[in-house]
Formats: sequence, C-alpha cells, structure tokens
Amino acid sequence: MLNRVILIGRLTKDPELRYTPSGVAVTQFTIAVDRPFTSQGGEREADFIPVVTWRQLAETCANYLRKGRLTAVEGRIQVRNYENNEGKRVYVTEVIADNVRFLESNREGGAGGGGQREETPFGGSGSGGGNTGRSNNFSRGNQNDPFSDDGKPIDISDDDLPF
Amino acid sequence: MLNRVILIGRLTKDPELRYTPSGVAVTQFTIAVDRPFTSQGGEREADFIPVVTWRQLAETCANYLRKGRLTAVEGRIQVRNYENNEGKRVYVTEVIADNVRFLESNREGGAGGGGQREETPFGGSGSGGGNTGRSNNFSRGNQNDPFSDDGKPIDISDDDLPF
Amino acid sequence: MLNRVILIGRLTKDPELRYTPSGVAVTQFTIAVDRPFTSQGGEREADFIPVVTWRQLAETCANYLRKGRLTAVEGRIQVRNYENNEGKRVYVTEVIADNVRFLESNREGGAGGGGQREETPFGGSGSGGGNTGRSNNFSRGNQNDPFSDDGKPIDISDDDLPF
Amino acid sequence: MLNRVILIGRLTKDPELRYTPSGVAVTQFTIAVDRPFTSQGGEREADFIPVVTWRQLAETCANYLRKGRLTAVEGRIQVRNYENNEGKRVYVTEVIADNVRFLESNREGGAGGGGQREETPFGGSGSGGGNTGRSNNFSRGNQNDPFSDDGKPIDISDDDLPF
DNA sequence: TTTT
DNA sequence: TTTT
Repeated sequence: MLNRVILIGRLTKDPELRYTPSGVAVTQFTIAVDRPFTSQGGEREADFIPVVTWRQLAETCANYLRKGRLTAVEGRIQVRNYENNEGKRVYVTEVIADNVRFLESNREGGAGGGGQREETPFGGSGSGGGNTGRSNNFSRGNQNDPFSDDGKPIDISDDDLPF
Repeated sequence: MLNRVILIGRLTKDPELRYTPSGVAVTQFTIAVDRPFTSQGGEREADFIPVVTWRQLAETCANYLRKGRLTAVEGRIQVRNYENNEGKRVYVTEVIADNVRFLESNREGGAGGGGQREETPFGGSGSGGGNTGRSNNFSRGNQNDPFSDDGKPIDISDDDLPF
Repeated sequence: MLNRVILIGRLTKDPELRYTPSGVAVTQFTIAVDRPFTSQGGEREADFIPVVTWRQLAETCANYLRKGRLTAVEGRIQVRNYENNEGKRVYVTEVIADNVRFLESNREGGAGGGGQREETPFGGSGSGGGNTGRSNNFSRGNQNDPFSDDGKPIDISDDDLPF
Repeated sequence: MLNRVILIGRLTKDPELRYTPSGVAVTQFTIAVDRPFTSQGGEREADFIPVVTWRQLAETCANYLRKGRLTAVEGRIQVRNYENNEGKRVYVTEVIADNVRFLESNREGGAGGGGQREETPFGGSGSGGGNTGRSNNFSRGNQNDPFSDDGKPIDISDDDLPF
C-alpha cells in the first residue's frame, strides 16, 4: 500500500541503457551504500543495491551518471521473479526509481574517465515523467539490441514496465 | 550513506522468531505491499518483501503481529550473500526494520485464529532499542533452536547482527 | 533537491475542500502524529501537522477521510509565506501530499457520524494524477466559494499550485 | 505514529550551536531545498526548512557544516508552540534530525571562507547517539551562553529535548 | 511458497 | 484550535 525507498550512495559501474522489445528505455545500475556501522571485524561494509529506471529518466541516468558518482535515488522496492534456464524460480529485488539526483557534477572527483557521452547534466533529473515509448535520441537497430543478442537470459521485458 | 525504507502492507504469514547461536532474538516475516497500479492483464499485484527485526523489536513483533495484519515497517535495505550447499553464491535482499507499527489492533478483522500468544499489544512498537542478548521471556533449549535443528541451511548468524 | 515526508496519524477534524479562484480543488486537514516518546511529565504528545492535497487527490480525500481516521500521507514539506493584514510576513509550513492512504475503512471505529457524503472508498487513493481543473462532481457557486467569502484572509491561491 | 522526513539541500548560513540551561547542545540551521518545478513566472524556487539537531550530532554539525554545503538530513517534523511577548501563541515547525550526511567535503566548492573551526569531517555523522549532557570539546562560560545573553527571546529549552 |  |  505504501512502498518508499531513499538511498544515497555511489555507482559501482557506469549505468547500462537497454530497451525492451517494444522500445522502452531501461537503465540499470548498482549503488553502493555504506552501512552506518562497521562489521565485527571492524571493516566498513556496504550494501550493493540494484536500481532500475525507465523511459526518460533511464536516458537521463545513462547520459549523466558514471561509476563512482554520489547519487540519491528515490523509488520503490520491487521483487520480481522468473524461471531460469534450469527451470528454477529466481527472485530479484530491485529499487524502481522515479527520482534520481546527481549529487556530484561531472567536474569533481569520481572515477571520471572515458565519458564518451555528454559532459554536463542539465540540472538534476526528472521524475519518471513524460514521453512514453522510445526517445529518438537513441536510435536502435536489431544488432545492438541488448535484449536480443547479449547472450544472457533476457530478464527485463515489457511485462516489467511499472506504469 | 543513507538508506531508508518505509513500507505499509500485510503479513503473508505469522512471523517466525528464532535465536542466533549466541542467543539474540531475530524475527522474520514477509509483507505484501500492493503495487500502485495493475498489471497489463489488469490484475492487482503485490511485492512480497522480507523483513527482519532484531532483539527487543523481534520479540514484540513475534508477540503481536499475525498473518494478514496491516503493518508499517521502517528500516534499511540490506543485501547479504552466502554460499549455498552447491557452492554457489546466493544474494538475499531484506529490509532490516528498526521501527514497526501495528496498524490493526488484535480485535478487528484479520486472519485471527489460533493466537496462542498474547492478545494485546502494549502500544505500538519500540525502535530497536534496549536489551542486548536474550530476553528471559523466551526460554530456549537446544532442541527447539531453529538455528541448529530445522534442517534448512542456517542462513542467519551472529555475523548478521546489524548493531 | 530532495524533499520527502511520510506520516501516519489521525485526522483532527473532517477535511476541508475548497477551490482556488480558477477552480482547482484543494483540501486541507491536520493529522495528529503521536511522538515516539513521552514528555518529561510522562504525557503522550503529538505533532499536529497540516496537510494539503490538490486536484483529484483533494476530492478523494474530501470524500473519504473523516475526523479520527488513521491515515498515511506521503509528500513534501513546503514553507510558504504571505503578508498578513498587519503587514507582517507570516510563514506557513505544510506537507503537500501526493499520496494518501486510508488505513481504516469506513466501517470500523473512528469518530464516524454525520457522514453526509459517500460511505465507501474505491480503493485507497491516487497519486496526484489525472484531471486538471475542476471535477464536475463538485458544483460551486460564487456564494459558497471559500476563497471569496469566508472572511479570513485568502491564503491559498492559484500561485500556490504545486504542479 | 510514524513521522519521517528526508531532505537534501544547502545550508543558508553557518549553523548555530547553543546550549540549553542544563547544558545540552543544540544546533539550528536552515536548508534550502529546490522545488522540483518552477513557479508560474518560471523562476526556480526553494523551500527554506529549519533543522534542529541535539547532543553529539549538534556538535558534529556545528563543527563541519558551513553555509552553502550540500547536506542530507533525516528526521521527523515537529510542531512546537510558545507564547510570544504579545501573549500570542506562535507555532514553529522544524525538522528534528537524527541523521545528517555531509555530501560535500570541506575542500570542494561551497561558500567556503573563514572556517575558524576544524577543517576535516571524520566520516559523515552519527545518529543522535552517544553522550548525554555536554561534550567537553565545548567549554562554556556564563558570558557566552546563547540562552542567557543573546537578547532574543529564548525559545529552546530543556523542555524541547526530544529524547 | 504469499496478504486484504 | 486538535486525533485514538
């Protein structure tokens, strides 16, 4: 009935932009959130939490987030499940974000490097809003469709569309 | 750096109280949280989210929560992992709660039935506070220790203590 | 940059539905949220937090919420200010809700009584969505416009529209 | 029953550390949180939200936060009221924080300037925890007690202690 | 493996 | 001015 998550942490890798078969943008990334205490052994620990964004927000994240960036994520916990290739049901827990805030601009710190896409965010993020279907900034041929040729089991489909 | 979750939903089963080898109370339950939209097929869907509480709060939850009860949970997302009996790393995502609110008193509705424990909450919940170690309301012999004889791989240990 | 509030408490009064001059629905109510501790003197205390909802959500709240009902509110803190009739700047802090959950159906407990409007919610609430402008369930003449004739300084206007 | 706020914004001024008559540390500051939309006129707007921290956390905030710093605040909304010198009841809404995260270290950007206190945070913040009473990092004579000689009406007292 |  |  109510399901709200707020996280602040750092991306463990550059985000991955994909499209569902019907052409809806999805971006996945993981954020490392330091725990507020140390383990028995005294080491700093973190939770590595998978985040999914859809549509316009997916494209903004793919464009401006990079490995190492401090980021705030707001969304809901989703538990989906699918049958894997051994016929076993697998449960996947993710945060479906509807609001993402870039807490570090592209100049400062971060793992930086190799940004082959835009260099400047245009002011934070949106909130899930706007255009349904595929943005035309992102042309897509069959060849580079991550949902048909990346070898891994396809585990995000149009059925997973959250709205 | 910041990790906050708030959920409102219903318990899918009575909660399960256990103790770690060193005697710390842990209670696990799952809450079903209806999604704010229906699926393509038009059915209501829900996320089934595992919740863990520790110490005093674990005992309060075990005493007063029951299957079907509407409940608010506040906590953080934790992703732990362990190696299963086939040597494969398994990831488990849970909400570690530090605040649980009973939104339905024991009188009204609910699945009711068979409450062999207390019948009245004494005013909501605490917030993780208080006594370390084991409460003496809960005697425990070796025989009924869920961590040594329930047949399933032991997947919660003192190493998982969150504070 | 991020502003999120979640409250669970009880309405101190029936909600008040009004319309801005241009006809947008606004509902205001106050929820009493018990503090998690008692005062020095040992009394239970509560915070009385003003909540504002707009448009479709305003109408749903006006229809289904009543004094005493347990309610969950999700939104953002807003601090607006205006000049009062003595020329002094007054600051008003409110929660602008975009999600409201009715945690008690109309049957159970509550202050009940005098419900001259609908008796059954149709499943929770929405989330700010939908129709701009005025719903036609709510006819409104100049005479009963709370924004032109209630004697009090008009302190909500179209300028306060949050989206 | 549940009251949770999470904010990310920038301090409008350096924080103010004070002590209650019995010597408990309190720090107040305001954070400016940009709204997620622009006003009718198209200007960026912000909410200016007063924040209060107590005890150990108050001292950490006073030491490390400065005007302009990007900061995450977690806490609860509190509405207190007092009678002013004209005998009128005044309502004050504040966020009582139990967790504060410094999202910008002291090197980068910010309004910088004139930091006459420590230059390096020792790793974020705590969470309200720890020592009751006054830390001995902060010597205090009668003369510089902000609660006895600052001329302004004393509006925070030991009665406001949240725990 | 799921709740109302 | 406040709710159970």
